[in-house]
Amino acid sequence: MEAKPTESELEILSHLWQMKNATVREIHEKLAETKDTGYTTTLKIMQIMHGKGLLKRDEQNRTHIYYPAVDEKATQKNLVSNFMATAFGGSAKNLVMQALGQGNPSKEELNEIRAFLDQLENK
Amino acid sequence: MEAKPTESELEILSHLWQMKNATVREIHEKLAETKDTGYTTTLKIMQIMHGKGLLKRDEQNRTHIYYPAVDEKATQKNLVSNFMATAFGGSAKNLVMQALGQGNPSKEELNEIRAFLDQLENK
DNA sequence: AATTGTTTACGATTTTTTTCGTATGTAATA
DNA sequence: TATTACATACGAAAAAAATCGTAAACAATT
Repeated sequence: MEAKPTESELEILSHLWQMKNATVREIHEKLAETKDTGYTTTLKIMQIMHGKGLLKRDEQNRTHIYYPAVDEKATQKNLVSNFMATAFGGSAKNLVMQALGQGNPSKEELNEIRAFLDQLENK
Repeated sequence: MEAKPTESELEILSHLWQMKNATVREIHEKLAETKDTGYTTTLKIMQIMHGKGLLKRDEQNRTHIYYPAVDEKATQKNLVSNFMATAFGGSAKNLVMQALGQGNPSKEELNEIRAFLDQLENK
């Protein structure tokens, strides 16, 4: 139940959550857009993640296919909770306002957040 | 301008932002509430932070007094931006909702956030 | 004055994370 | 078939972060 991925692992997880599943090469190519490390480095990290139970994989074919093994929301929840505590002294408000101030949320998203606020209040 | 504190450094910074200034011992006692490491470990980290320019200190007296040397908001901004990108695929909305869901924001805070949302929309 | 306690400095070790090189096997191609 | 390309496995090195032990200086206490 303890899902505490490292920075690099998180990057990979986040791509996998989005892509549902992928090969090492596919992930590596995504990573290559922003960083510059070798293919075996990506491979190694994914193997470690598999060992830790962060990823599952299908070994049927020579080229393995990887899947996230931890739930996106649950993992994010842990991360946010930790992040909020250490970087924002536990204040959700401050974290939220910082995030809103720079993520460029659309009108629709702002409305979704409003709805969420209302819902939070009525409970 | 690159303020990228490590996890431990962040914990210390966050206390210092809150306390304005403190001695190593004072910080160490705060940390002791949640973790269990020796005094010299705290000292060492703070010395490193001073070396990196993350902290300032007054060496007038034998017991040094430390201050944050990086701005709270600016640092948080960097952190959030990085965190949002790696853990939430860049979605402010998702991060915000996760944070709200578990942060227990008070009615007043919720209203502040609403005001902030309105303000965001009108610009 | 001697002992005890607190502080900084600093080197060294340990632990964690990231990175890469090389071996080996399999598939594709010339 | 021989060569080239791509995949995994795995050990090991490098880099980064965290931890601690000890020495030296000074303050406080007995």
